[in-house]
Amino acid sequence: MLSHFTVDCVIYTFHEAQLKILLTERNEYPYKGWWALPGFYVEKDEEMEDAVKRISYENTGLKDIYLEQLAAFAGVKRHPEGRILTVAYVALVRYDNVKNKVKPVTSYMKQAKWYPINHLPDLAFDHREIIQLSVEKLKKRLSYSLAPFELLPEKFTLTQFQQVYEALLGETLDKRNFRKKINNLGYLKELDEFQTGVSYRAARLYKLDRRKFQKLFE
Amino acid sequence: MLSHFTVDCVIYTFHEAQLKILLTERNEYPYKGWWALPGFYVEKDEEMEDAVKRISYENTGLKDIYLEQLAAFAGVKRHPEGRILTVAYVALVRYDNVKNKVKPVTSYMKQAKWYPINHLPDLAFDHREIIQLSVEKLKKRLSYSLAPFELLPEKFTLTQFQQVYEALLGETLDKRNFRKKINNLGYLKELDEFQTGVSYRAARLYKLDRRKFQKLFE
DNA sequence: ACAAAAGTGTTTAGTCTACACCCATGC
DNA sequence: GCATGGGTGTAGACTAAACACTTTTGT
Repeated sequence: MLSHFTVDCVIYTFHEAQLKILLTERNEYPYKGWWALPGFYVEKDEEMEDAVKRISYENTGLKDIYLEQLAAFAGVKRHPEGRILTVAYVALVRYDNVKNKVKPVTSYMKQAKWYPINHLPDLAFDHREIIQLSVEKLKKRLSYSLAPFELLPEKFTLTQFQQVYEALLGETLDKRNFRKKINNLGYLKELDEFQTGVSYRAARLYKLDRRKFQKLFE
Repeated sequence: MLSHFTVDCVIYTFHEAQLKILLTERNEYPYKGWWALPGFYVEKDEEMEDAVKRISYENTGLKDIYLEQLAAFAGVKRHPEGRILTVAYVALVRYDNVKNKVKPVTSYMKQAKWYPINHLPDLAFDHREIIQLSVEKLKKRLSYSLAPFELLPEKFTLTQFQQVYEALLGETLDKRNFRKKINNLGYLKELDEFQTGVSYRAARLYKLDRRKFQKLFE
């Protein structure tokens, strides 16, 4: 008897100075009408990483996104039909790449919507707990992973970069100290381009210097 | 159709200045005669945390040990009979508590034995990969978790404490700097007791000051 | 001219690193 | 008395934190 299980995706993005998670409104028993993480059964011969890619693609229209396993959840009572184990994954996407693509893809869900991590609706199953754990893990990774860059557009301002940190840490940071620190890290490349369309002084744009980042972490 | 899956335990201890992992010699198809992590199927109505406790108890004779989920492994080809998902857990135990208790408990295993993490035999399934991941994770947790204290006896010398760090980090540390650092942390309580049975100057014993440790991490 | 956010340095306190010798004990 | 690990301090480099004003741009 082989394993029968699901995967669920916690898909993050950064928009309007907030971290947001993609939720879908279920259109099927159980928890019909409730909001839930995008997720589904893994096929018999499908690697679970592929299942996650498939599901996140169906929900965001994006391939090749940053994915990482979070944990398995297998509470005997987590599913009303009996124990169904789920493996949760975290995905990070850029809002620009995704903003007009999010839509319900199958009849299983009515709609998909981005919710700020501080204002989530009631959630199906144990999805609240899954999200909670994912936030904590992301927080820890912040300063020694590419996570911030997967959430931001390719070219970003230092203020945006700082906002990602602030949103996850849940506290405000000193602008000068923050800039000094990232300057020391040395893996941000200063561009000769500036923000457009703002009614105040346009900020310089930066991007990640991948080569320097790699070196720093061997 | 409910989930059918296993749990596997990476059980660490610290002995002879080395980190060791408990392995069992399998006495059943598949991988009969191979060394493997202790693990087994989770019962239909059994929480997986309970299954891990059961399996680690059967193999070490200890209850209430430090347990933490590592990750789920679900490669389609990881098991010769077809995909069986496993959830790996990490457990840390004190060698003193366990040294005479380890034995084969069921007919499924011929024997159990501690192997230093640097000298592991060939392993069944994807267990090498599981161990690899667990070492990396433990390394990261080292300095902000109770992990070192779960591996050491309740009363330990500073040299033993340092050896735990060295074994996991895979490098030697400067004695003076190490002692200065842990002094600053301030959660080691100096005892008025000393090592016995050594043929050189007896080292002072220390133990964890749990109250101070808690405070440090809120 | 005003509103909004960009950008920019210095001082002080704390932490990290490198480094070598004497001490106590058991045999 | 010798072998073995136990135990100790200091100087220099680096990192972290606190803190406020001027500049640029669009309306």
